[in-house]
Amino acid sequence: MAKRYWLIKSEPGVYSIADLEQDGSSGWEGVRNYQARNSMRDEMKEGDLVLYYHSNADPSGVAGLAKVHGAPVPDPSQFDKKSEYYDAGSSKAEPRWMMARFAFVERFAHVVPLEVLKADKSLTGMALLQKGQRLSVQPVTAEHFARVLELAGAKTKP
DNA sequence: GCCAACGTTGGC
DNA sequence: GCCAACGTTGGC
Repeated sequence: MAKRYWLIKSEPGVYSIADLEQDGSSGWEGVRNYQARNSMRDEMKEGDLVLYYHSNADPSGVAGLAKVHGAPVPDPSQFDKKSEYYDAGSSKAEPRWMMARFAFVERFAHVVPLEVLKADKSLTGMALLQKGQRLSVQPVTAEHFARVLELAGAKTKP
């Protein structure tokens, strides 16, 4: 099976690449989109590399790299009545929301802004760049992934 | 802050 | 199953 690549979005005001660097690893709580959940639950494998995208940022763009850390686990916030992500329709026996966990890999020296990604011809077709797409967890092709690392001057190799 | 685009919900 | 209403995402 070929190695897979991903992109995850986070608002830096909520949880930035610097926060992940400080924490070392983190569970990706609060995703309530089925497509994103399915990617995390069924397709992400330990060690897969993940572009870390800052949304609603100045500038928005790819800020660093993470990797999938261990197997998916139930998102604890779905059982927490005080959480905004509480889901009364989920049970511990059959959790509805599974989350991936991510470990810090690298923080880029400079964010690669969305504008730069859009202007790069070799990134044509990348899901992130499609109009209106909002998916917070999405697959990235090996070619696009390698190109983003190149634009970032990343230390990590794909 | 605005608003286009999207996913989800619920009435029918 | 259709689709209007609503809430959210996220660029600008």
